[in-house]
Amino acid sequence: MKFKNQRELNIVEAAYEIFQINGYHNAKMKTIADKAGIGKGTLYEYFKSKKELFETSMIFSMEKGFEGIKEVLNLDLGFREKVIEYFKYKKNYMKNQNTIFESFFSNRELISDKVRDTFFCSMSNHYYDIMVIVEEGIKEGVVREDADKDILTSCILSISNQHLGINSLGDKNSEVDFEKIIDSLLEGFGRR
Amino acid sequence: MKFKNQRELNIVEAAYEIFQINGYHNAKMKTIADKAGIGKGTLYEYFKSKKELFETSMIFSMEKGFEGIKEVLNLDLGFREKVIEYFKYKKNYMKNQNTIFESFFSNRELISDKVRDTFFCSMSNHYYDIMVIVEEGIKEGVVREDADKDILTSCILSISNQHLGINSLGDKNSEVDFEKIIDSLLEGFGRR
Amino acid sequence: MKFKNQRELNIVEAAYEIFQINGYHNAKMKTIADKAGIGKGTLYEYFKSKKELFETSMIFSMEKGFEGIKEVLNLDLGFREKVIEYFKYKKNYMKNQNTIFESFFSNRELISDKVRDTFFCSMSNHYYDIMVIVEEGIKEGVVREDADKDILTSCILSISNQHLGINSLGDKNSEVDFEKIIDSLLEGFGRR
Amino acid sequence: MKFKNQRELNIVEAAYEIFQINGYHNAKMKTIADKAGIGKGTLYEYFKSKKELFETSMIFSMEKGFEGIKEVLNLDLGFREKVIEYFKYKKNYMKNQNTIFESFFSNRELISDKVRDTFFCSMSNHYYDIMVIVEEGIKEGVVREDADKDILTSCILSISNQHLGINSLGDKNSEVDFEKIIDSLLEGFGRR
DNA sequence: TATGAATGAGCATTCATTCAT
DNA sequence: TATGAATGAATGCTCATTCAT
Repeated sequence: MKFKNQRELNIVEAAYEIFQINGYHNAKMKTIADKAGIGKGTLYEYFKSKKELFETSMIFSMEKGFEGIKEVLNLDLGFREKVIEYFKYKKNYMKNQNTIFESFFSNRELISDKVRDTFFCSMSNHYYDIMVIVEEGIKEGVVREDADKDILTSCILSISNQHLGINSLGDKNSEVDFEKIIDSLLEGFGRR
Repeated sequence: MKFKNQRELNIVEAAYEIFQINGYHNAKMKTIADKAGIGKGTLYEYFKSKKELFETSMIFSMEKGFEGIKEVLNLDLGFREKVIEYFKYKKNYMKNQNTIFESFFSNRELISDKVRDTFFCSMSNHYYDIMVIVEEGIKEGVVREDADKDILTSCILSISNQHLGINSLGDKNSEVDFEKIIDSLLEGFGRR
Repeated sequence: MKFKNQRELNIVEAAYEIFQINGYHNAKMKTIADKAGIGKGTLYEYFKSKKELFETSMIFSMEKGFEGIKEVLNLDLGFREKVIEYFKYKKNYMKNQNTIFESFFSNRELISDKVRDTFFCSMSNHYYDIMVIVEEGIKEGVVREDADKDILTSCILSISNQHLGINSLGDKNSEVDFEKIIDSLLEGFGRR
Repeated sequence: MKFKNQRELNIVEAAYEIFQINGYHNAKMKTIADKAGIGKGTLYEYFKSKKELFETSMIFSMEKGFEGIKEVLNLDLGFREKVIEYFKYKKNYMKNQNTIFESFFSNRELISDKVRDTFFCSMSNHYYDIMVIVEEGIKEGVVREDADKDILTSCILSISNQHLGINSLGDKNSEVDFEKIIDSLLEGFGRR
């Protein structure tokens, strides 16, 4: 994501923060301007509408989120450890992202094609990132060669998302034993 | 959920539909009244505010959703088949529930304690419903006796929720091979 | 004032009480109906609108007020004592009448000719009632024969009204030495 | 009373006029905005609510009223003439002030502490202003030295207020012989 | 470029009144 | 006659957006 200048970045960061706290409809342009330390009118020099600013801050947030994930995925760790780190990252990152994401998805009319594309693109990359881990797991000899890579990837994604949105209403600080989860997945739940 | 009379039910159904389509903030009381075939003022004879109507329609929707699940869970099926049916139900049910649910969760200020309780209560029951399936699976001899029941339950829930919220943006009509998923979970992904 | 039946009287009394407490615009027909122990619709069997009910309760209240005054004026007392009693009555009566009276007068559009006439008629009678006291005072030899009866009457009225409306904002329980007032009026404030 | 700028003054004057004509509840923000020649939203840039605008226009009106009185009180006149001028001013000023004042006092819930204080402060000053005239009257030798100054002050106030509020319903254009009133007060109504 | 004063469309809510029972 | 469920006109207020400076 490219910004014309520092001020544009400031605005997006401010907007992101405000949208995250308040959701789309309860966030006021005035509040965002104040947070960014500029005048209300100036917002419109950079973004033609609240909607556009929202979209931009969404993309910004997504990219930031996925960047963090990239870092995790680049850690020099074995399959189990990497998946566990990934779970942890998702849990922590998403704790903060919920309001804005949900605001985003519960207001479909706010999503332009551009943002939708960016999102899908990111999500899709994300899916393949996980699959890379899975493949590393196979190479590493931890994951069976004939395991369905798509399904394992999808399971890891699903479980990592269990702290998102609706699923996330429960106690956000409850401990989850990620180790046991990944071990159970590897071992299987069925009788031999 | 009890309704004073048929009209109250009409209102809640209308509200539910409108909220589902538009989310909380874009739903107009006038639209709901029109949908219910009554005057705007009448809404306020039954619900003291938009917020309250929203909450009620949320509870209504949750109960309806969970009722459907109950039916699935009471089917006379083996473990695999029941889980598959459950996945299918969730996928179809949730396709329609997303907007309102997300509207709900992205507007925390709209959630009264009463509704939160109802929701948690339902969610919690739901968790145990799945666990009952898992236990049936154990009795049936399909699930290993020493498998971690909580984790399997949680995996089933997570995967069933993959069509919810943020996860659900992708192509909603894409086919998912639920059979393969449950088999993979049983068999495990790890090398023996 | 004549009432069709006991119920009509109940309604007017209830209305009077509610208007007195809340003023016209903050009084609700529902509240009045409740107070009267009847259904909201029934009010409209007796009065064709809120305005009409208000007017009627105004007339009722005025008549009640002037009746009390009549009683005072019929007491078997000398001039000084009667004026003092009159001051006291006005002070106490008006303490409770303000809201409704002001509501009345600050909403000229609410006053029909009928009510205005009733009021003027009462006020006018009232003026002459005071003048009767003044004349008694003259006969009694307490008031000078050549005193301007109109002016004395008017002074007594003005002073008795000092606890009304705008004048009444001050401490309503403050003691006023009515004796001294009437004596001062008799004696005059000017140097001989 | 200080105004941020000319526009604020315009608004208050417009509001004052509209409230005076219609009273609080029948005055519409749109009407006031139109009168002031501005948009409805602009009112809310200057006053956060109808109530606040009402209060401000009350204070404005009171101050204007009392300013006029000050002028009268500063005239270089003897006791009798000054009291007569004061009576005249009150009669004319109050002819226009009634609706808004009464609207004010018949809606106690509209009165904030700030306004109440302003009012009492003004009223209290006003009382002492009259008393100053009385004292001048004593010095001048027109009022007896041992006259009760409080009572005379209070009488002058009461009589000057006879054109306020409830008292004022009668024919506003009727002539009142203020000279005769003050002379009667000086001379006294009692038999020597 | 940056600003914030001005704007008005838009909406939740109230409540007097009606009318079918 | 008595009722109260139903109604919808009416209005205060919000806030994204504009535009003169």
